[in-house]
Amino acid sequence: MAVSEAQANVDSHRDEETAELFGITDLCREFGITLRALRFYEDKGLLAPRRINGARVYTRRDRARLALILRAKSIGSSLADIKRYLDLYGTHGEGRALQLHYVIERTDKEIAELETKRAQIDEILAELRVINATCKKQILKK
Amino acid sequence: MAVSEAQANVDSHRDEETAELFGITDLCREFGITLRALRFYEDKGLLAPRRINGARVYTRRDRARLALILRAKSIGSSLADIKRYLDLYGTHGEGRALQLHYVIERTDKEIAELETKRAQIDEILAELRVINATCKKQILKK
DNA sequence: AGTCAAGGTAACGTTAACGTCAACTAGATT
DNA sequence: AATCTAGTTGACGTTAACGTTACCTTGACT
Repeated sequence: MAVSEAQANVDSHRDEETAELFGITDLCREFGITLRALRFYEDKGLLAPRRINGARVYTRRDRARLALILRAKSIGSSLADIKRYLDLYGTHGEGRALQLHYVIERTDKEIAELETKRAQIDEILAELRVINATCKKQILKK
Repeated sequence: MAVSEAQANVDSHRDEETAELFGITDLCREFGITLRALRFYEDKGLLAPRRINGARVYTRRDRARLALILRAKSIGSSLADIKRYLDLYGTHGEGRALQLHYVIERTDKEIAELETKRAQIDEILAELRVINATCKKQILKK
């Protein structure tokens, strides 16, 4: 085996090991948020990345959680709400019977809330579209 | 004409005059917000009720605006965003040609943003429904 | 005339979600 | 060894959106 081949093997091995791990700056760049924000989410218990030498190391799952957090934020959920939602998410699967009922109850509520939110958006959308259409007609008239 | 009839006429007359007007406490009760909040919205230029003897008097239109404000708030819009949106709404109809194009541009953007927000909600809803369904199946298994 | 509820302004307090700054540290580089 | 680079933890500052308190005014009722 040539030296270059061996080196290639080592490289791909390292890739496989690290491909699923991210540094804090990686995630921040990817999602367009600041370091401070990510650490803040951790303080609030929304994320708990592993530490290596004190430094935060995020897995693919952490990354997915972050995506969830940002999505929820963008639709107006508070960090506190998001935490409750994520706690729910974590409980899922490892829960006992009592917890199952609790999870169902909570998800039912969250689903209901989100559905009304969706409805609100639809109403506002309808109004905006009317304004938009009326303006366009005004212009065509001339 | 009997006295009672005359009185009834006076009453109905007053009703017609005032039925469309609301005091600050009326609106606050109806929408479940505080006096402070309503005055705050006014400070921010979101509302501009008439004053009678210094006291705020809201018309049906003011009431509708308030409804819009609260709806927009519930889906995560900031008061600043809402103001821009309402300014848009006010311009509608009384605008010049240049303003028409501006309004169309703005509404297009707002519509696009709301549509992505809606999509976000749908995604989260889907995930929650999966969790919910899985839990219910778990319970049925036993 | 007295009181009382509803309304007003003014000013300070509070919570959420970060921004900013300072001071430190573990590795990599020169 | 010295410096540079990412990363760390506090601690304090900031903005938005009100809450709270204090203190005055006014119209309505007894």
